[in-house]
Amino acid sequence: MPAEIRVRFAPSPTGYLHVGGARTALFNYLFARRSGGTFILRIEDTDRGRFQESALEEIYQSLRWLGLDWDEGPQKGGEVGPYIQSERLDRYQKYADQLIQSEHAYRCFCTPQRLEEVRLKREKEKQSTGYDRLCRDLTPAQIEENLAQNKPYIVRLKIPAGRTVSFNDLIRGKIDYQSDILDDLVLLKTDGFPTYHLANVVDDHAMRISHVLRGDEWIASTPRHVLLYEAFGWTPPLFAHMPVILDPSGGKLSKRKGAASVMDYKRTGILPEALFNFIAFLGWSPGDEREKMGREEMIEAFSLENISPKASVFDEKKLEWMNGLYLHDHSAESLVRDVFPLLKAKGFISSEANEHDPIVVSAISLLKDRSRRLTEIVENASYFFIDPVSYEEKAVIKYFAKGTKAVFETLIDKLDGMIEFNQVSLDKLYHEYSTASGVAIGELIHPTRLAVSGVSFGPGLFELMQALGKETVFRRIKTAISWLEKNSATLQ
RNA sequence: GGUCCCAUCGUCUAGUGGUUAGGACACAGGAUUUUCAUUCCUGCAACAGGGGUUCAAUUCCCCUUGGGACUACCA
Repeated sequence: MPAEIRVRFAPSPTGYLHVGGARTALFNYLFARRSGGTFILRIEDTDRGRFQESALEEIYQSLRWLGLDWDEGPQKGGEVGPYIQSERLDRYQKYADQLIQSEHAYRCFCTPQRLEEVRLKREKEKQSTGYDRLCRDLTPAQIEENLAQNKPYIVRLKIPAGRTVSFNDLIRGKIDYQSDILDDLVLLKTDGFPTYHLANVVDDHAMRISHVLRGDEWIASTPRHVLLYEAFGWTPPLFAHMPVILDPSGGKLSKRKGAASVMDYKRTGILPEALFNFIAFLGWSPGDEREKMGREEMIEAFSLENISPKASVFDEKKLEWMNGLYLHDHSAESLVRDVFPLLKAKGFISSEANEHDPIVVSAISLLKDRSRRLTEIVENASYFFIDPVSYEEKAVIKYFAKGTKAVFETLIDKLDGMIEFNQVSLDKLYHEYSTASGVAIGELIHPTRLAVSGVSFGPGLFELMQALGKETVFRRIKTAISWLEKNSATLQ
């Protein structure tokens, strides 16, 4: 184990941060925190064609939302910066030159057209594809001539022949590649920008990265990286490749099939600590039977050895279950900030209303324990703010009968006589009325709920009535009375 | 096509050379509850197949099958 643990998450700002990337970041974070190491964020924006400013913003936002704060990186600084590769271009150029000098790399003047032809020809001949190394043996004179003509060129690494290149993947064990099937990878592009491979190796070395924890799509590139380290005379870091996260049909997670980005989950009412917990358990487990684990507990328990090499499927049902657990832990007050804007967007709340309106807290507090997402709270919250405009059809059949009107009229009288309109006294009143009249308590409660909320399910009736207040309850029961009058013919 | 990776309930996973293969989600049933939800109980359900090695393999090895990644002047 290297003396100093330094890891990095190195996303490319070409799109939103998806959950796979988030989990890689998370494992880097946990590993760093567990070992007292340093977690670095580095932006790999060497593909200026696919760069998106908004993607960069979203990456920062997603990481922050999940609480994956980096120790060194953009917006934070650090002694081995800058941490954005486009701000480090001169270095890559310099190192490429160094490799040409030491004859570990060479200039390739082949045109994209020729490369394409080579590829097609090799494919047809069922050979392994790859560059045919035409420019590898150019004489100094030929190179001079091409340079003099200002021919565009790229820089390629000379892959040595007949070598077995191996590296030890921390979660898969030893992996071997024969160097003969590796092609001479591009280090520097025509535009002077480095490829991922060069920039990555140069920066990991410059930033003294001890462990590279990245997605397993990089496994096949790793032997080339090892050779690159060798060409520079550097010791490679330790590697660990994370398995992919799949959607339930076994394919890649995508926006089309549902949520894929971290922000999608935020938008659909998932709590950051729930996503954090859930994602960590995709490919990792503490080795015992714990499922719900907070950040600190997870840091305590984390180890690379417990990461499975197997791809896992993202099960949203389980995420929702877990989110429900975290929702339960939260106080209503702590959820107001996130829920209030959603209530406003639904039109339940007028624009001048403020977050501290007690009905908002009441609604959240009564709904959160029966919801799995913040959005579910909001979907069921309408009657806290707006009188029901209709009654749930099935519930009408079940709970509104010919005699209901009379019951409501009596109730109204009794309610009116109440000194304190709260949960306890309401409970008492209903039970006393039930006993006195011989009407089953359910025959009182269910119709009242329907009158007051418009639906047959929800929080306990008396807490709901207290939250709504006497005035609103009265108004709604009266509305129900006239509705019953009007529709008496259809009632059983 | 080539190279590499992977394989325990539908899903996330624990686990061991000898276990009734454990837990969780989901699903089904039941109990509690004024409804819904929660909670509790019960049930359903897995070692991909074939060869080895071994007294004994789900576990170790090989093959097959299936899935995936890479095979760009993208990362």
